[in-house]
Amino acid sequence: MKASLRSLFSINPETSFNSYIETCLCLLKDITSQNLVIQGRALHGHLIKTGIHKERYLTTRLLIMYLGSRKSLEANEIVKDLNGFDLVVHNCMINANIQWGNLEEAQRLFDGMPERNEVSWTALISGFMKHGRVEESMWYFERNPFQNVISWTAAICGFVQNGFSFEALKLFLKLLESGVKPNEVTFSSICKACAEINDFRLGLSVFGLIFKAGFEKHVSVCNSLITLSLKMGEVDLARSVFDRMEKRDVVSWTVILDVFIEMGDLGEARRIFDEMPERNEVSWSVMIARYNQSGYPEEAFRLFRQMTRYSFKPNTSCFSIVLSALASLKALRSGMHVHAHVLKIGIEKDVFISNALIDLYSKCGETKDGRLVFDSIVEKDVAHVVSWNSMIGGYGLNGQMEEAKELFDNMPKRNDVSWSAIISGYLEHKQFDLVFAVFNEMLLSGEIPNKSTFSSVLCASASVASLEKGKDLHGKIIKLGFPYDVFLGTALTDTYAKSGDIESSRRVFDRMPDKNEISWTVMVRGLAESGYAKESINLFEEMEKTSITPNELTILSVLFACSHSGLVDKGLKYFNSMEPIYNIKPNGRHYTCVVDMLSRSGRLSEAEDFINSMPFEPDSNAWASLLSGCKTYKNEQIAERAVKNLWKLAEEHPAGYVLLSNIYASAGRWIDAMNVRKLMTEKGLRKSGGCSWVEVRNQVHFFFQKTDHNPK
DNA sequence: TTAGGGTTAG
Repeated sequence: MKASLRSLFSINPETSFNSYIETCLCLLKDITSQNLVIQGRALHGHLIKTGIHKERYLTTRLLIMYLGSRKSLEANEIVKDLNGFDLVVHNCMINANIQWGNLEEAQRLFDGMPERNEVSWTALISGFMKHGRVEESMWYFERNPFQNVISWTAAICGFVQNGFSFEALKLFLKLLESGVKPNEVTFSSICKACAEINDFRLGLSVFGLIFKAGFEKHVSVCNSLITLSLKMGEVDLARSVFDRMEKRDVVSWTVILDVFIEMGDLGEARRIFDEMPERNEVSWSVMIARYNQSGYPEEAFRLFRQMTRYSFKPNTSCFSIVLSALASLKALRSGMHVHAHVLKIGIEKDVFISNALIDLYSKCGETKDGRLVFDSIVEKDVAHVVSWNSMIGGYGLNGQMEEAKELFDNMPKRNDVSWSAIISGYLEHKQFDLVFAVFNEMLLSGEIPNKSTFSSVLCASASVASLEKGKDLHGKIIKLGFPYDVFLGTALTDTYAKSGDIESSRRVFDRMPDKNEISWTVMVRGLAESGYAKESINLFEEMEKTSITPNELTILSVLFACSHSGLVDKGLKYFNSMEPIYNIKPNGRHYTCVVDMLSRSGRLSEAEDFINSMPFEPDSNAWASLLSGCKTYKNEQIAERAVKNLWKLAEEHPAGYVLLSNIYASAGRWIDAMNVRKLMTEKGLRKSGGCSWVEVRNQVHFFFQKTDHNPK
């Protein structure tokens, strides 16, 4: 329950002094935590009027409030009221200095104290931990004469927060040996340590310990147990802990959201979010983040606006999530709006915010602005490896590979993502030789590739149809122990299929325990394009029995398979059921595939009618397929009409001339072909250069047809 | 003294 200044006036200090003080203390605590110093001043004034401002607890709280918002004048006044620097004031000053990051000043105050209590010692132990200075913290911990639960817990959770979970657990064992009883806070921290270490058995023994010590009903312990269960992959256990809780708080409701997210039920998570008895800015942030991570950045942004309408104050994390959502949406204007707001409240220097901004500008094609943000943090020396990676990725997205490479070469520290970013940049721009070169360099540097690196390099191998590379990568993936991942499995299936080893492709596919629609599509397409049309159609029918729905590429592959196996009616059936059954609107490629199917089987007038009935302008491939059919089945009349349309299209899209000349050439109409070529030369058009490659000693060498312009 | 969000590569 929140007290308010107004409610304070309804209490008569004389008749209920204790509850009056209690309300004031509550209020001051609230005011301090929300940094509402104006309200605090008003309350202070009111207390002076009633004459009880010198009440010891109130004075201390007022001091903490003024120190917390760095109002030194007011703080000094309070100190005067307290008759100088007694033990409590010393402790307050130490804590304030720790909060401001003045650890040396805190230490100086501590050293000058005539007497110290457990609060003074714990302040330094937790203070050094908070600022990552673990060794100094432990120095005080070991010398602390008041070894109570709180100082033990401060050290334990300090270790966890600094990523030393193993040390935290070791200290916890020492605590048990010392005879001091752990409390609910200790157990919460220990749960977190177990979750970080990812040790299932250890997690279970902590469960046992908590029950044995009788802490299984504490809200914070249960909250931690839910998170621990989730991290151990025990979704049902997480849920049963939540269900059995007698009392739940806003943290319990927030963590349960992730239980449903883990179960893949975003809708249920949202329902719970909507009906939660209490929400705070963290609950909002979680829901917004999950929408963003599940591929719904638009809903994430909508929820964010709703949050601000309800007067919740988004914090730094929340802003970074929203900036990331806006980056995905390429919403430059809204992004700049948020940027302006972030500047206004002064959190633009936060690494997470800066990185999200770099990403936002890069994704919107504004690498210059991204670079401005990047340079501003590099200057201040707070650039994290993620900042570098974001900027490299941004350059990669926008085709500025020289800039990307320069940054990559000058990075103070690289991680696997840095390598992945530069590799995927080269992949994006089809510089496959560089993909392999950088990947080799990565291996030589000792950096271990991750799933993302492998999927990029596999994609490059598939593009150059290199079976050797595919096999080599497959071996490395098995060695590293992630062979059955959906992404990697799919990439491997594709690589083998494109390199002509359809048996291996099928083997990988069959061994994948989890498949998504892309995995199925890749296999259906691989079979179809390798000449196994019937197998491809069979696999598609098998896919239909699962809960996975085909996408437009899956259907395209099936149509291709039908076309190449003469199963025209089956193909037409699939085409006609695209919209009603699969809810996919056919695109130009689907239509062309049907035209090809009809033309191949000699149903030429049907094919022509089909082209004419298309809801949009047919492209030259459609006419070319028809023409090709006309050649096979010797239908001059339809052929003439097809050629006429091809000429028309070629005039509109000069690339069509190339196709036209090829069609004439393949039909043996050499004079016509030559005429088209002549026309192309007159118009200054050139056929784009062909490209070939060969693999020698693990190096792919590319050969380009000699042309005047530089081929890519 | 605690438990619940965040940025990058795919």
